[in-house]
Amino acid sequence: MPERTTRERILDSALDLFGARGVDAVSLDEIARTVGVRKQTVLYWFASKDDLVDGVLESVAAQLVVVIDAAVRAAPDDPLDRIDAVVRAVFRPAVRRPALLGLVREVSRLGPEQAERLRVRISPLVDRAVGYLGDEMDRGRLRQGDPKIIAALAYATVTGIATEPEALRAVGWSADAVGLRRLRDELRAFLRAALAADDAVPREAG
Amino acid sequence: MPERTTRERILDSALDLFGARGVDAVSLDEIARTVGVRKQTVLYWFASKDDLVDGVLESVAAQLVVVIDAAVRAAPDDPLDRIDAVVRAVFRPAVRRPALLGLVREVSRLGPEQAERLRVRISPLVDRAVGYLGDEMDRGRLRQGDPKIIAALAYATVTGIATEPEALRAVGWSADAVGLRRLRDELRAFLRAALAADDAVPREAG
DNA sequence: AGCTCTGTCTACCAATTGGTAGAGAGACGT
DNA sequence: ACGTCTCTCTACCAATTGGTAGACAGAGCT
Repeated sequence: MPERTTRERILDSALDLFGARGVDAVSLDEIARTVGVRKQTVLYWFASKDDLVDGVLESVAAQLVVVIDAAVRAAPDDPLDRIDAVVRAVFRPAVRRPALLGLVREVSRLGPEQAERLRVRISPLVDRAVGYLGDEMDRGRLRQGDPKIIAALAYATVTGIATEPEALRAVGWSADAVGLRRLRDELRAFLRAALAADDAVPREAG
Repeated sequence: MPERTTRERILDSALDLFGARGVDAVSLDEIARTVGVRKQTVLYWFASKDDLVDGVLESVAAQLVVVIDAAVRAAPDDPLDRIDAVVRAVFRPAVRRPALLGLVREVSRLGPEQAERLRVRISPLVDRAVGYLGDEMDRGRLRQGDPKIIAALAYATVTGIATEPEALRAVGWSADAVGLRRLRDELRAFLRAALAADDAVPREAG
């Protein structure tokens, strides 16, 4: 492990704690404790709790942008395959670190100012996705619909399933390696079916 | 309008506040204030905050069971239509009162004991849904897959989109009457496509 | 009348919250 | 050796947290 700075370690712990239990439920003392430092050191690096939340949101946005950008760049031309690639890329870090998407969800209950700040950071990603969906719909390679809402629905599906372990436990799913692979495959099939063009029947008929 | 008891009013306010901002972020004082009573009156009806959370969860579960049960009972035979009916039934209260599903989501970050208690209350609903999906898959009227995971995915989609206004705002969606209808229609089309049998040619009959 | 039960209140309490003030230790250039 | 800058610390603080103890008013029963 290359020596991470105190600031980085604080952001890291705060991301996990905020994402898992919510911003209001986590105290600066607890964050400091998991970092191995005093609360005042946290307040040295981040002037207030709000400031820390801002920093964490910025860090999350940056991580998501990097991951998704790379996936999109390396993806094939077919829109369904491309969406597959993005989901695949997001799925791994999201499952290994549920707090990541959990924090994105948390934004809805933060103040509108902070929601706005995150929105600005990821809006290029969102705009590109919506534009892409619209283009492919026009080209007949995706099911027709409102690209904005469909983007939000796809997001809701992925984020929802990744951040609600209790929903999966409620149906008796287990989080072992086999379960994870099955979940990922079902999620991909679900999204493919939801987004595929009506007349483009995948395998047979036509 | 008929005089609701203090207990009911406390449950009501607590549901809205807990669902909107999270259990930890809402104090007993704040709940009492919105009810128009002192904190100690809240503690008279519910021995502790945990106790109140339990009560709210029980109330939420009961409301969901009633709504969904009625929708299922009145729904037609075709599985896609049936799922439509359930979504329709859940969508209205969920949008009018985001806290309802918001609280269900909140369960994931509560203790496992409380998650378990809610799980027990709604497990009949879940079991029935999973069994139904499995049967219809066997009958070839729904896309093949793991009924458990697909139930969870459909739940994640509906709950996710209903509880994350920020995601919709990020794509420029507006929550007026027109937007709501469009959202509901897109959600239904999305789920229909995601769940429809592969070879079932879309029969858009109105 | 008196007595009990129910529901709401005032008065506290210890613990925790986010945050301020400032001391002290080390590194570094002069 | 000196001052300065960076970083972490101890010592506090006012406000808020969930919760306890018990007073008080009304309704209903005897």
